[in-house]
Amino acid sequence: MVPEATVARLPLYHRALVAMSERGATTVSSEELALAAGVTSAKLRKDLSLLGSYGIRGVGYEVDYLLYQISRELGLTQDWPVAIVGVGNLGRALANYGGFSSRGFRIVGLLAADPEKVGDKIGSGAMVEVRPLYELELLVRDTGVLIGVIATPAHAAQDICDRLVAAGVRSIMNFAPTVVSVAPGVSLRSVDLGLELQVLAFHEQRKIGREKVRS
Amino acid sequence: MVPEATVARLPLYHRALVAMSERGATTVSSEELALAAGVTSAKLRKDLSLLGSYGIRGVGYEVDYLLYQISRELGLTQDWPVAIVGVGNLGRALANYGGFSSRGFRIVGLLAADPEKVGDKIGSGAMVEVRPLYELELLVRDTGVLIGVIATPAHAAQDICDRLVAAGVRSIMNFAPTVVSVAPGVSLRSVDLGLELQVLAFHEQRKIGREKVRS
DNA sequence: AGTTGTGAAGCTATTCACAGCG
DNA sequence: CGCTGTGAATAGCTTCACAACT
Repeated sequence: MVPEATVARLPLYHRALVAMSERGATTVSSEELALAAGVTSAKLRKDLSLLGSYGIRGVGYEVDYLLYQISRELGLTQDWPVAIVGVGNLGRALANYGGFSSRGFRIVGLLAADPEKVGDKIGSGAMVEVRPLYELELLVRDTGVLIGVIATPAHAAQDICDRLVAAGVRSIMNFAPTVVSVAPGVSLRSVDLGLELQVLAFHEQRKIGREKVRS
Repeated sequence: MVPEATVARLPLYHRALVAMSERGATTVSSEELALAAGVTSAKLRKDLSLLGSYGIRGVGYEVDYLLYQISRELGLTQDWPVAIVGVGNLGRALANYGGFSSRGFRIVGLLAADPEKVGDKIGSGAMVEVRPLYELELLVRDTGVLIGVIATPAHAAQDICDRLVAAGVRSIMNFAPTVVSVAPGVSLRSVDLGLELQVLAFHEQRKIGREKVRS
């Protein structure tokens, strides 16, 4: 069983390895990869050792081989049909994010409550047409959506989440700035862009405080 | 010294308390607030006890008083001039995010490399005009930007970060899907929307694996 | 009576430092 | 010789459970 803290870092290693592979690198040491991923080399080696023994002592790791192993571990070698609910700027940002399709995430549906937005075509590469929100259940059933992304205003998030779960989706990514709750057995991850900024403000405030003391 | 894990949760409590205050609640127990914030009550009480003794035994916490204390701790009672670099969908999503101004974050500048976007007016409430990227240093100096937000494509992120730091910004929020590095003394937080989805895919894959075994 | 605040215990994650191996 | 893989040590975080207090 891979610990949660390690799982959260695997995408960092994956991203760094993709960049290295594209640059044509064949092998990489734990020191180099750790630097590129923004972690310490001891942590990286410990993490990788939990997946298996994929390195060569005295040499390092073979870039493409390690990349494949991490991709497989993360499940990026398979196809993930994704539906995005909410087509505001955030929903559009997600739909246009190039990093999805290359990692097996396939946007099979965009849903908007606002009739004005229905019919718009959005995407990088394969364009997807925005459909009305009431087709949510239909879409999930027809396309076998495995991951539902909530990019709606906060007040709509719980209702959308409930509808996604009722329709059979068991993995929910929430970008709405509110707590949503799900039944046991459903995975949920939340990111609130505003909360992250507040953590930063906390640290900046500390710095300012220290400077005032010093002067 | 407040531990990092606690700092990361304070914005959750803040968000829950704002909602409660708006709803007119006057007091709240650790149990209720924990539920609203999505944490356990023991964790909540431990976190709050690290800030000070703001509760009343046998009663709970006074909503507005606790909200003020957390706001002060996070630095949300002061004014934070923010510059957003990059006016794609993500930059726009951030500029339109209503949760900023109410928490002391004031967007004083939007910068775009693309001349087509310069002059656009964006925002919720006070509109901000998009300025050309070469005015970055000027903007930071004139408006005293304390937090720089990077919402550019990955390849531009490090350069923008370096320019922000050189101009005097010491807190950077990075939304570009790449590692950026900063000098010691500069705070950096990164959020990669794509990485979060990968963690979700990992867990969903585990579920699918278990089901196959069972059948 | 009821809820906070908090030591102590238990658990998880990180770092160290070096044996083991190519 | 150099770098990985990993036990052991350390640090940090969470949970427990109850004394302290209103």
